[in-house]
Amino acid sequence: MVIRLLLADDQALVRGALAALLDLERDMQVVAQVGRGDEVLQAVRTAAPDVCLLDIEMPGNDGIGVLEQLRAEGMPTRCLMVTTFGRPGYLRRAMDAGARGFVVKDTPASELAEAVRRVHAGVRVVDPALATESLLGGPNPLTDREREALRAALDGSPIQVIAGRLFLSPGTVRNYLSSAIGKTGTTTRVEAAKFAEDRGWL
Amino acid sequence: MVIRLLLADDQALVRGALAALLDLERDMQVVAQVGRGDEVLQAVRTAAPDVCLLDIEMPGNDGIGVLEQLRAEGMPTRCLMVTTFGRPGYLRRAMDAGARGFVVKDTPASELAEAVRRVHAGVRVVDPALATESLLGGPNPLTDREREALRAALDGSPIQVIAGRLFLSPGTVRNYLSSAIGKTGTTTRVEAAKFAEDRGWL
DNA sequence: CGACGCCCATGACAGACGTCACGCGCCCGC
DNA sequence: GCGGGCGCGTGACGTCTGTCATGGGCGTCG
Repeated sequence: MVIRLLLADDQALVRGALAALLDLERDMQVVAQVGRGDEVLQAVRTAAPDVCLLDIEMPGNDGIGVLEQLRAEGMPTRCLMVTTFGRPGYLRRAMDAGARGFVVKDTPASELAEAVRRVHAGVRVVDPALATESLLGGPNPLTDREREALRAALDGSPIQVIAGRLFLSPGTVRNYLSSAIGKTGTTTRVEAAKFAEDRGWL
Repeated sequence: MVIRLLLADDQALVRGALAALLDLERDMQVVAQVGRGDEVLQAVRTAAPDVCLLDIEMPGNDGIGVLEQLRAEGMPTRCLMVTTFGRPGYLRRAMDAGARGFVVKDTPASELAEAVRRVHAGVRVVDPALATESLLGGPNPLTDREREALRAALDGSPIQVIAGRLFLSPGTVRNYLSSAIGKTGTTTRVEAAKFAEDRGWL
């Protein structure tokens, strides 16, 4: 019995290459590929994959959102998250959202198929280096509003613009950002935003 | 006669997947893989590939720097640049540095092998959408110093820190950044830096 | 209930930031 | 030679930011 796979990654070249890699395995078959988060649900419905490989950073809907969507719809698919680099904060959020495994794009290609098999067998798979980093880094200390403010501050917009996007007073935004700057040990809102993003806190 | 390939990409999973994809082609063989820019030269020497696939964003040395290095050493290898997304500014710099082709990671996987064959045959390969975008976007209007300042401003550091990194007076840095903000039509240094980065001006 | 944390806001203040004008030196092209 | 662009710097100006104190409203937990 082959394992039916769905691949979700926004870069077509990477997606296709992963498909080639996994199709080489005798016990696997890629039955669907999508390039946007908001196309996953539909694809899962029609292709009925056993395991989904989800990139976390995708247009349309990020991997975490897709996970929640799939769970809300009661789909039996098991999901293995694939993401670029560390971002330990994503690990917890992905696991909380129902992910069955978590690997980074730095892992050797030869281990991916094995991770897929483990997830398919119901075993939870977590990149060990990432897991320790996650425990070491501690939990996300930011409040919801602070996270929103940081997300809006990532591109370097002036506070007034950020306030407009969040429908808040500029003073309030400054307070949130100031608090976030304090919690991250940085000195400007952009540094704080980058810091938080690196840890997957956003 | 098979085409001997070298792959350079910092993400092991992507690298391995691309290797799997290209090894499927009867007329190709991946003879070397590296994960850092500064390992390419050595690998080219020992493996003598016909064509190199170089990611532009890599630790150690970026793809453009690698190109210059290879040309300075007189290596006969032909290089096909692979990069994430638009960044039209990279196109010109890569071509000037001796690249024989340029594809983005959004192109379908099925076209990659053909691009490699074309490059190997001595034909220049450029993603057409990217080429028009490059012509439309016009040339890079920034001076060298402005580019340095923007690069140092990308992470949101205070001007004083940037000035320290560049061994310049804070006032001078402010002038460069102000000039760059004007040229990019933005309102803060971080916005200007992002804007320039998106266009591959850095 | 009272304490606490989060949300939202205001006001004040020092320092950082972006703009502008101006200066000097250098090199390159006309 | 001489203008003009670039590198580098200074000074001044007004605005934006980050910090802090303070307030009220709300939900939660002991």
